[in-house]
Order: sequence, then C-alpha cells, then structure tokens
Amino acid sequence: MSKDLNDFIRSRIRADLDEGDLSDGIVTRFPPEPNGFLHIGHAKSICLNFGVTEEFGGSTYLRFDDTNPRKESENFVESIKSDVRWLGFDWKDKLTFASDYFDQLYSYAEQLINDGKAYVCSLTTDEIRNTRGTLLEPGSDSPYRDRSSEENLSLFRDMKAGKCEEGEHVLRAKIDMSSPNMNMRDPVLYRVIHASHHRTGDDWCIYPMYDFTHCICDALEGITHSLCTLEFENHRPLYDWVLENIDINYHPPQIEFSRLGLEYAVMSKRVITELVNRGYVEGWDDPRLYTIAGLRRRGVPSESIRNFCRRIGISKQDNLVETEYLDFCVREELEQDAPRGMAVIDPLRVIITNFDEEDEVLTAAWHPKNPELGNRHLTFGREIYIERADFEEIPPKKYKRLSPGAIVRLRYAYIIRCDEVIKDGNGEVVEIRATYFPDSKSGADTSGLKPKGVIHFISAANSIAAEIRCYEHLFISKVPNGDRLENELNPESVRIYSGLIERALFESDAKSFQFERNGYFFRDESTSRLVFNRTVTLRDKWKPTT
RNA sequence: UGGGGUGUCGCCAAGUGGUAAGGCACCGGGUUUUGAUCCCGGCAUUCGCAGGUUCGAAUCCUGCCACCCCAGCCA
Repeated sequence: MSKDLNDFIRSRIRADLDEGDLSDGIVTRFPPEPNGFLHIGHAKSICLNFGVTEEFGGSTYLRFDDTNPRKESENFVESIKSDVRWLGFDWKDKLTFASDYFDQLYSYAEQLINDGKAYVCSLTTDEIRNTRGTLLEPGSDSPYRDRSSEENLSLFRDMKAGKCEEGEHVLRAKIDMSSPNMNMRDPVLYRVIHASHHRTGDDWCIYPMYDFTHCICDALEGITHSLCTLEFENHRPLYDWVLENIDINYHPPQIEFSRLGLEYAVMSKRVITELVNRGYVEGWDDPRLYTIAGLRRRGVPSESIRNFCRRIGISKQDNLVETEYLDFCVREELEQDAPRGMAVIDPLRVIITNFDEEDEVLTAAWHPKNPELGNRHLTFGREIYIERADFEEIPPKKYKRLSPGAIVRLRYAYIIRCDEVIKDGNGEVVEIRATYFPDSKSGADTSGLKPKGVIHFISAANSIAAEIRCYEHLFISKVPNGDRLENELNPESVRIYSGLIERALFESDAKSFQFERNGYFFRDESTSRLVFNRTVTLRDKWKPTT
C-alpha cells in the first residue's frame, strides 16, 4: 500500500507542488449529486480525490451538488455520507452543499447581467433547442439577446421573486451562438423551478445550472485540482469562461480522467434507479448491484474496493475492467482473515452404516495459516450431509470426489467409501450409504488409504439450517444496454438454497466466512433470519476434461 | 461533413528520444487433508496503420484509420 502511485494527475500535482505556491497543500472535492446511491465508479473518484490529499497533504471537501430540487433528497445525502465513511474516508469539517452558495451565486449572476454578459431569454424550451443549431451548423441569436442590462436585471429579479412560471424565462450567458462547442452557445445559467429544496426549502424558485455553479463553488473553496470525468472536457471552456468573467480571485484548473467501465455493471444512476424502481432488484443495496451499499451487503470489504481502485489506475483511456480483477481484490483481503468453516449449500444425505455411536467431537482450525484465530469443534456421526455436487454416479476423468465404490476423505474427519446409492422414483439420488474407516482419522491416519480428494461435510447433529444466496451477474452481457433492461437481465442472477452450516459458524460473531471449497460468504444483516450472501467464489482450476 | 478526446499483451496500465515496468487473466511446475492459499517459471523483437527525421523513435514530424464525448431550462 506504500508503493507510490503514478498517473498523470499525480504527476501534475507533484509538478504543481514543486512550483511552490501550494504551501497549505492541495484541495480537492468529491461533488456528488444527492439523487441516488454511490456506486463503484464513484468509489474511483472518491479514492482519487481523498487519496491525493492523504498522499500529498491537504484537504478534500465532500460537496453535495444540489442544484436540482426536483431530483434530490435528504435520504440520498445520508446514504452518500455513510458510504464515503464506510469506504474509509474522512471529510473532517469540509462538508458543504452547492446550496450553501446560492446567495453568492446569485450575486455573480447579477454581476454578469450588469456587465452585459448574461441576459434573460424568454424563448420556450423548444425554441431554445431549435435555435441552438446542430453539431454542423451554428445556432442563431435569441431575439432577447440584446435586452438592456436594466431590463435583464428587472426580469431576473422577477424570476427570483416568484413572479414567473417555470419555462417563462431563463438566464443565459452571452457567449457565441456559432461556437463549435455546443456548451458555449449561450448556455442557460439559471432556470425557474417551483419546488422545495431539501435544504433551502422554498427560499428560492430559481436554481443555478451545473456549469455556473460548479466552477464558482470550486473557486470559493479554493480547490487546487478540480478532478472530473472525461465527459466534462467539453465543459471546461465554459468553466473557464464563467470564472474569467466574474469578479473572483481564484481559478482552479479542471482536470479530466476517464470514468470506470466495469463488465456486467451499469454505472448510470438513471439506469440503476430504474432497476430499483421497476423492482428488478431488491433495492439500492441489492448484492447484485455494484453500488457501494450492494457491495457492502454482499460482503466486499472496503479495503478491497480501495485496492481495486488503486490497481486500475487513473488515465484518460476508455476502459472496461474485467470483473475478475475486482474478484481478485476481494479474495485477496478475505483470504487473510476470514474464518473457515463448512457449509453444505445443496445437501445430500449420507448414512455411515458402520458408525452407531454418539457423534464424535473433532477439532479444526478456524484458519489454516492464521493460528491466532484459534480452533472450533465439529462432529462426525452416523448421519451426515455432503454437497450434492461432490457425488457423481459416473465420475468424469480426474474426478477427486465421491462416486460408487470410491473413497474420499471428509475434511477433518475420516475416509469413507460409497457402498450404495439410493434413488427416488424419478431416479434422483436421495441418499448414499457409506462405510468409514476408523483408523483413518484426520491427523492420526494409520489406514494407509490414499483417497484422491477431500470433501466437506456436516454431521446432522452439528448442523444449523441457513438460507444461502449465490449470486451471478445481474446482466447477460458484459456491456448491458440500459435502454433495454428487460432483455439484459440474467434470470439466474440469484439462486437461493436451503443449506446447512456448522454450529460453530452460527455461534461465531464474525461476519465474513470462507465456506470451505465453496467461497466467501457474508451474513446478511438486512434480515433477522439466518441468511448468507456469497461474496465471491473461490478460484477453481478444476474443469472436467470430458 | 463541426468541435473536444483516446489509441502500448485477452483486461487494466507504466513509459515523455536510448533500445517495452507492474497487476489481473492465462499456461506450465512445486507444496497442500480447501481442485483454495502459497511458491517458482512462462507470457508484447513490439507500442492503431503508413511514411519521414535521427546513430537510435512507443516517445519527434506528416498523412491516414478506429473508437469515445457534445445539440437537457440534468449533473
């Protein structure tokens, strides 16, 4: 974790620091709009913005970009705060809202009007769109473009005073209707919205647009490096224009990097909102979603997310990261300290015909390499359960599990041999009859037997029923089409099993476990029932060769 | 056909004129009572393509090609 990160933004920061005028360190900001939950793409930005100030010294603002009351709400600001905190970052006293600056923003707008650099336009939305021109053709000037400053000011004050309907007037910057950059064709700066704001209530009925707000807030907060994603590159000239045309003494540089692309994930808040609202997922924290809350509920440690963001790096290239990379980062963390235990996801009963006594108590380590985690007890008895997938009547080549006549070791216990297969009327295997070898006890094996493999098991007497949820990709394709969601969903994205877990697992207060040979699982805290979510499978090189 | 970006291994990504880091994935081999972990080894004569400059180019120049973003009173 100590290895120095190197990317074009950090190089730029190092260079700026060398220049010398950043005596108080650098200042960055993470500026979410409170209109949804944060996802792993935001985590990339959070790790960057908070990461660089940790590395180089300085501070990072958590600034809510709340200029559209129609879409924003208090519960989203709370979820965002808790997600940022959970990710391991601290904004200290630097919690702000764009709405904190509404007064200042307003007076800068009046300044622009007084300087003849902004005007009130009374065209309708459609008219504005139709006169904006196209990518190939210039737009045409609004007939209201040459209103006097006095008239503009009076109209703008009427807008502010609530004397106007929504859509009746907007404030526009007077720049250049024939600019090849569409953002410079007299962009709207303020619009009328008659809606209560989650913080300012009904104090305002005009709200500033992003392009006007963001750069000024950055300047006011003394942001030394305004980091944003590539789609804002075209907005940079406007960012600069606003700051150059108002009376403000600071002008942060906007630096763009590419957003995270992740296979099988959708990073559009609009689309995630739709998945939630249409009931395609359980909620914003559905474990199949790559939201921070979803990842947390699936059992992904925040450290893994931070490591993932560090490994993928920062560049300006469009990217589509493979999910295997995230999985690797998750296993890397969990491998170190998740207690091990046995859980049978899809149980198949096995009767040990030559075992008639009480269950025998056995001891097993909670972790093979981490003795500090101590030991647990489990039992072996006449009636046990093994994983249905660990038995094959007709085993493929190199099969190392149980099949008729074959022997296999039960982890931490004895070697057994399958003697008989019992099926139901449909020909489905419902029970195995087996014998165990008393001299093959784990750790004291004198049997001389050499089974090809080891499988996990749970004695009926030592088992606790648990619901086990195994997740797969939510989508069928690597790059899901957000406009055709219903055709993109994987019908098997979650499989729910009635499984069995060791009693010791049930009694442990750990949250993350490795169910041996099955994967890492996390106790679902959203229910009082005993439910485990599969965080990630174990890596598995086994592939039948026939 | 306008403007702004980006093109280095299957996926991320360093490299900024001195002769292609690293990680993931993958492929071997070793250890292993998790087909896990761990450990060793392999994996771009080549940097979108074509020319040019240079003793020397992924890095400089020219021309092409491909992909992404922009026509919200969203952010």
